[in-house]
Amino acid sequence: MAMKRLTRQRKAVLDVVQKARNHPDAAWIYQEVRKIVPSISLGTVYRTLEALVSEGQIAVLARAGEATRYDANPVPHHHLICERCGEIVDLEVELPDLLAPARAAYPELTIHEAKVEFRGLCPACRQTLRS
Amino acid sequence: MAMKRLTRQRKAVLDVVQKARNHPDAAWIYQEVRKIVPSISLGTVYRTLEALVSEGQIAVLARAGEATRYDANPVPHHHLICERCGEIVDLEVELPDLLAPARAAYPELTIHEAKVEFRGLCPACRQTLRS
DNA sequence: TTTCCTGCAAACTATTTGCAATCTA
DNA sequence: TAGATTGCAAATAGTTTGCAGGAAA
Repeated sequence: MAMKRLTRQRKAVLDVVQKARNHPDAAWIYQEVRKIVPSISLGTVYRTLEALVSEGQIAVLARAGEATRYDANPVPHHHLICERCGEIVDLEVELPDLLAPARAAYPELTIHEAKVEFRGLCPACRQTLRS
Repeated sequence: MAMKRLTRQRKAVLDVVQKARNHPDAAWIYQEVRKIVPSISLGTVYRTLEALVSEGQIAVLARAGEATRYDANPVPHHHLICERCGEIVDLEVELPDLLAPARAAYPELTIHEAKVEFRGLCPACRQTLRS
């Protein structure tokens, strides 16, 4: 898929994803984009998302048994997944270097990047469980 | 799902997953288990895997656009995902502590564990690209 | 105009579920 | 025997795709 033309559909999908704060899935994006381009189809949403991903403009997130989610921030960063509600929280924290120790332990691998997935509770769920 | 009885099916599924070296998906497990219990259905494989996961005997791995994979090792550990062939390699390396810095930066979160997902090339693909 | 893109609907893949029959404890 | 578990088949959910018409360059 080339997807080089800047159509209304494409503009709207990118816009919705970039403004979303919640790592949305295709169904949510579709619903939102229809407020801008009511005639858009779900197929076009999928095609556009795929194009944006392969261009490196957005990133994908996978969770077993759930729909694929999209992340407006294509720069590698860390996440916390809430064990209670499934929400994905971005973590902007600076962490110790992981590449050096991993490369030292596994010289037979080529390692390009490291992303950390934390498990725990988001602020809302933590509050709920505490009360 | 209770799944308290030790049936032939259940024994075979657990056995296959534990002996697998390759983080297999349900279809692969189904195919292997049929060599032991030919009459087993794919539905039973899914039900059994779900039970094993919720009992903490095995773990799940998700990749966008791919079938869910199962990991015989339920103890949190790190993975490298090969960018070329998609293979998932276990990394047994000891890494610097990630929980402390993350907790310090995000006191509003409860953080239970951290798993690292490395991206790069598995030994085989590295070799291929090099030649 | 030319080629890419879109909407629609059908097709697919992975996974789940209802139910009657069958086993385990 | 009682109740959990199975096989089967149908049902879902998410995603992809072929095609003819429509729109961007």
